[in-house]
Amino acid sequence: MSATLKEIARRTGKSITTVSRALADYGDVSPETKALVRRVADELGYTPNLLAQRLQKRRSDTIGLILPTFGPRFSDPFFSEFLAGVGNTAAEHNYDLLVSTQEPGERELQVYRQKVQSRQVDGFVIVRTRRQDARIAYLREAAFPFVAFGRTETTAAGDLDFSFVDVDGAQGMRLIGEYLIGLGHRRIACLAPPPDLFFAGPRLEGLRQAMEAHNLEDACQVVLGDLTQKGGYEATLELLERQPRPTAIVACNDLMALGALRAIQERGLRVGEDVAVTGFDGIPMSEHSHPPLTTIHQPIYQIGKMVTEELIRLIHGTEGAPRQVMLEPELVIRQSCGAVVPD
Amino acid sequence: MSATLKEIARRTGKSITTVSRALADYGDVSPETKALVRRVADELGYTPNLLAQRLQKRRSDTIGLILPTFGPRFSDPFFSEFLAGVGNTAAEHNYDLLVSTQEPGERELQVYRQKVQSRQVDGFVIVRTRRQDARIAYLREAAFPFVAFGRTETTAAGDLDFSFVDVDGAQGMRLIGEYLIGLGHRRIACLAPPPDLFFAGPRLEGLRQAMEAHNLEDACQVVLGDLTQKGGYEATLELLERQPRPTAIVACNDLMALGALRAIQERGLRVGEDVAVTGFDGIPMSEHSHPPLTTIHQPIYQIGKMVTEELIRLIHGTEGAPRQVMLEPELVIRQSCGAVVPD
DNA sequence: TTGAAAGCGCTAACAA
DNA sequence: TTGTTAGCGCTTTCAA
Repeated sequence: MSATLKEIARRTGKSITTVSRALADYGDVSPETKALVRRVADELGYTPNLLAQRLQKRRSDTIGLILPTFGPRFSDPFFSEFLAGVGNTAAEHNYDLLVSTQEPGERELQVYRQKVQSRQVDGFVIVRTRRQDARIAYLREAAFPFVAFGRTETTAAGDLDFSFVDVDGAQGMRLIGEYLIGLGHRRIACLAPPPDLFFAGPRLEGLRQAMEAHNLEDACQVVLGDLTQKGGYEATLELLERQPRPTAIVACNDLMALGALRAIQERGLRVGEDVAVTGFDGIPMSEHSHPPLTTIHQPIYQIGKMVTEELIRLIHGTEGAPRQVMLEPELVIRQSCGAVVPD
Repeated sequence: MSATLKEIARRTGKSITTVSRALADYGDVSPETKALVRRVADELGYTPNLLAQRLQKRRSDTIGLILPTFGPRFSDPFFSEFLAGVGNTAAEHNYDLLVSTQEPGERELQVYRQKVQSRQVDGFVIVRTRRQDARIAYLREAAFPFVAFGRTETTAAGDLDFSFVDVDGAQGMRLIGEYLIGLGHRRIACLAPPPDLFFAGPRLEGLRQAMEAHNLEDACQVVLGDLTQKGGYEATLELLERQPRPTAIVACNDLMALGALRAIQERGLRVGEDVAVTGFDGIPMSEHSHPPLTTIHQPIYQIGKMVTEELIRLIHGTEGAPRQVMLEPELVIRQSCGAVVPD
């Protein structure tokens, strides 16, 4: 389809080598030759064969992103925005983005291993880190470049010796807790994430700390959810049965919070008056739910960007310590805890 | 990192060719040699270098998917599920999925052209087709494999001579229209998509037909939206000002319908009683909004799967006409048009 | 300033 | 049954 160096060489009467160097703008090619080669290349609509270039350079110029799905299907507004951040940044740096989806489990690690060994990608972006994360353990051991969105648990010194970007979940939940307690809430329930996910720890802990600071440590009821609206909906229905009923429901992500809104409204209760609800993430939907959701905003697109830039830095072999970025969470107050909207 | 054929050849005392054929399980290699080669390959943890394989085969074994974004950011639950369908199917067939994001416009076509010419991908999945779609025009002209989710407008014979999967939008909107009219609605407003998108045509037309069939052709008010919740919210606020107010709002996608729900509720009106709302897509969120949304369900994950399977068929050069699949839309009745829920 | 030659790691036609 | 040779399209010594 597209021409090759060989063809250009034939037409210009130059050697393949000279053509290659002319196009790469080497200093040791005469201006006339360069001009000639470029003209012919343009005429033929020459585009280098990336497969060949990559084989030669032994770099794939590709970043891998394996999305952990639950079940074969997968729908998470959170990741589409993250994906855009990663994708756009990769493109800016002339990297491709290889995306695949894979449920956590046995096969997951095989996929990573296969991509590493076959040199399909130069580095990985890891999302949804777990307390003990086999993906990270493997990549560290293989000394393969990666950057995580999120951390892992520290069980030994050096455990956390890798680049990551994370939002301070403990601090975020402290903000939420303080806010609710300040509004007068005492019976606060929490919709918690699957406990193997790393962020479950700090988020629950942050809420606990806020409550403890007000001597409410026993007042917190934790119910597990699966991070989906359905999960949040079902868990909330259950919570609403309890006597006494919690006055506030703190969801560990927005999707579950949206499910909670629906459960509360279906039971004929008013969100923000009978029961307050908070989320975590700040997905676009949180702004447009009814009522709009008080939540902790994470700059997902930006995080995708930061993670990718750091990964490219690592791939380029820049020496130096891993970079660890902890972002300050931002409390966004909307109407789901009552129409108390600050100026 | 991983060993090469050369290394295995050295260790087994065989030639590179023999090793290659042993691993590929050719019939003309002795069982002993095969066993030996495999053992050594396993010991070394051999994984073929895909870059080299691909250069040799002149195939990238990669499918391209370029997501059209509005603005640099991008959040659409619709695409994440589609992505999963494409990604899982590609993986089943040992294809990689190359994803990038690109706003429609000048540069978009460059990106396609570049990926085609540099042989980065073997084929494209096209989403969000437009009435006149430059991407499709280009790929057809270049005779490069692609499959579209959605169609384009026919202006000349043969225009539509490519493989696609689509949901019959006109039929879907007819179902919506008939349903609402059957409920007694007469003043029906429509939140329309940007008119350059192909699906805008059939969907508006379907609604118009339904209304015309009941002599309501002048009663339909169309307001443009940008397919986001925000767009649906703002357009609905405007509609609610009108006198007389529409009694039903038909959104051309779920996201806008969700925005409409919020606008209606903010104005103190009741969804389903004062104003009915319908969506289109059947995203997971539609089931968990308050109230749950009556909508047309599109099997997004399945569509991603079908599109990808057809693309792989095309890439493998199977002769035969393009395959065009038109899926029947399915009306899903929930509570957003009143609590009339069928058994 | 240019070109011949080697090689990235693999597959395949052909000969032995 | 095996190995030699050639080549995918490119980059990069090295020698001229």
